[in-house]
Amino acid sequence: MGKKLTRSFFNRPTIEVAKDLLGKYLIKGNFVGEINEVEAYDGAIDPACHSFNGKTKRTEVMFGKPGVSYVYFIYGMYHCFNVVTEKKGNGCAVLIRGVKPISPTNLKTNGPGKLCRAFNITKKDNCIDLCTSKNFYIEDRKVIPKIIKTSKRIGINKGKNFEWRFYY
DNA sequence: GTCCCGATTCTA
DNA sequence: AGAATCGGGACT
Repeated sequence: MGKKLTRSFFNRPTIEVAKDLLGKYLIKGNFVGEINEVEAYDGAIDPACHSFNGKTKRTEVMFGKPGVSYVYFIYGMYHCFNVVTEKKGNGCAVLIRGVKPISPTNLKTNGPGKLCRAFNITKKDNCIDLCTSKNFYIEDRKVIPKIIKTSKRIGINKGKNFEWRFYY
């Protein structure tokens, strides 16, 4: 249907990728959602970013190829889904915070934890290359958000000043 | 091994 | 405002 996002889309400055992900379609098996809320995490200057204090087993994937999924477990009960951005080694990613459910339309997908629960995204979906996967990827269906809103990020205690949450 | 905290969500 | 709930990471 749409065109799958390629490596070069993700291999750009994280803020740009974050904004450009709005209106794109997330595909996970039979689940489809239009991305409408994201947050940028730039490991170079952002203390809230998991990769800020260097590479660990968990954050290793963030230092890898752009376009690869970074899924982590949080608060003992939720998963959060990110896409790695920028060139290998930079440790940056975009958190997908919410989508508008397209298929099926009754899913509750407003919020990173709820999105992962609805789309069945778990640790086994960590480290998946979204540029080559057949059942987990993001595509462009030529939806252009008219107005992109910006705000501070949700639920963090560091890097509070960055206005790196984008939604519409 | 121990301890603290977290990119959330739901209830009130 | 508080609870639920447990893995990651820093530190001993």
